[in-house]
Parts: sequence; C-alpha cells; structure tokens
Amino acid sequence: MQEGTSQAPGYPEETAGREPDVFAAQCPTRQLLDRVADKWSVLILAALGEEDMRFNALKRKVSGISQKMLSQTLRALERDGLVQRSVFPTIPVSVSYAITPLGCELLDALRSMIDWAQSRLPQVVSAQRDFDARMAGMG
Amino acid sequence: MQEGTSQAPGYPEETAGREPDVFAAQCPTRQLLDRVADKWSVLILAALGEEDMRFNALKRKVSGISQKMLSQTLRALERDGLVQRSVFPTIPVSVSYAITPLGCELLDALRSMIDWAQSRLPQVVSAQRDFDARMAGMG
DNA sequence: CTGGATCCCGCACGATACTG
DNA sequence: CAGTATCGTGCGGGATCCAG
Repeated sequence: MQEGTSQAPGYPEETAGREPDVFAAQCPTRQLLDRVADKWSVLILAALGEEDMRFNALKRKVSGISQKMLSQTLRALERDGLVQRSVFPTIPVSVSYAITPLGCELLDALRSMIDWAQSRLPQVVSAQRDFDARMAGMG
Repeated sequence: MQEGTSQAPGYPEETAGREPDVFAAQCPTRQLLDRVADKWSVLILAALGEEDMRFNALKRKVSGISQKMLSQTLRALERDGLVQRSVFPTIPVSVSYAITPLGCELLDALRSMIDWAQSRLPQVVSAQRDFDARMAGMG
C-alpha cells in the first residue's frame, strides 16, 4: 500500500516524537477514535455522565439501542477504561455502570460536539432544505 | 418535518423552553448527532480541516474508507452544510471538497475528541491490558 | 484519466427467545 | 434484572460499470 517512511515490521508504532498518522487505519489512536466516534458510545457516555445507571435503565434512556449493542458497547467502553461496571449480589443481581475519570475527560470533549449539534441544528436544517431544493431543481 | 421555532404537533417533546431529549431517537438533534458521531464523518472533516481535497485524495488520506462510504458520507455532510462541494469543469472533471464555517465549528469540537484519543491512548491501552487479564483470570 | 453509481455479497446489527 | 444465543435483515465493502 503506502510506505512513506519505513515502519518497523509487526508494530507500526513510530518511535521518536513523531505523532502517529491518525488517518491510518492501523494506527492505535485511529482505532480508539473509531470506537469512540460512534453514536452508541457517545450516547451511553452522555447518559452515564448524568448519573450512574443500571443496564435496563440505560436501555430505556438511550432510546433505540438494542440489548446486543448496549452490552457490546458497554463491554468495549469498560475494556477501554471509560466505564466502570459494578455488580451487586442482590437477588436478582443488579449491575451498575458508572463513568470513570478517564471517560469523564472524554465526555467533556464529546459535550462540545453535543452542544454544537443542539445549538447549530437550525443552520443544519436550513442547509438541508437548501440542498434538497437544489437537488430537486436538478432532476 | 422541520418546524423551526414552535413545537409541531406530533413531536412528543416537552413543552416550553425545555430542550428536547437528545437521547430520544426521533429528536432531530439526536439524529444530527448520529450522523456526526460517526467515524467516517469525523475523519473526513478532520482531513478537510487540514486542507481542501479532491475525492481521490480524500480517499487516499482516510485510509480504509470505501468509495461508496466516502461519496455517501460526503453527500450527507454536504447536505448538512458542513462541507462544500465544488466542481471544476476541467478535463477530466475535478471535484474539490472544502469544510464550511459551520463544519469548522464542529471540527473544533471534534478536535477535542481527537486530541483526547491521542493523549490518553496509553491509559486506554493499559486499561485494556488490565481488562483482558481480569477476563483471562475468570475463565 | 476522475468522480460516482450499481450490483452483489458478507458481516454486523436489530428483534426476539431463552438463561442465571 | 442482566445479560447470552439464535436467526433474519439491512448496511457497508469490493468489484464493476458509467459519464464526462
């Protein structure tokens, strides 16, 4: 494919102060970004940013998510250290999810994105109308 | 679909100045967020944030993207007013994509996320190792 | 040649049933 | 309640074809 600078075989992590190319698919940062720049991850973190929640509460909060994607995304978030899973041996067992300090840092960044979406929605809707009108005019 | 200021009937939103529930699947902000909190959108906007690019240059830059997703995502971004598409009637025709001021605002928010991923990658990797070790220990 | 549409197919996701 | 297992479908990737 693309060689550019020669990379060590096996682990293409650059050595010196050079930062990795986040656009390269095999870059670890890019892979982390792919996991984090995901609608379910964003919504789950945002929900847990408001308060700790149990599995089904989370499922109700994040409307439209399937149990499969919820449990799958939660496990990925937990593995990345962004979410803490706590099991309480009640009967039946209850499991609570909380955002970690690391996840909280990320959430701060995500909030800018969410705030942007909320505040700029009118401009976006207007742009959509404009675009659709142009497309209709082209036939 | 788009009513602008007043709440249209049919939207189960709460009434007065209360902001809509971004966790509700049918909330327009949530839908915008779903489009924006997408790995291809993020990478494309980040690439165009560096410089205007043509279709194939973008395809090379954003490694791993298929031309289908590139053209599809670009069209969605253009429709949302985040990206400007310019056709130059050269031979062969060249199409250039540029980020708009609106998209630039969003990109500022996205950059926090990207920066977070770059700076916190070590912690995440460490958390992954920890998680994997715990899972291995459980059998 | 560049930009993009279209077809086909595999895989990831959604819906649901089932288990501890 | 908190998941896993199973199955069907729709989205995304790759190849191919088309327009200019």
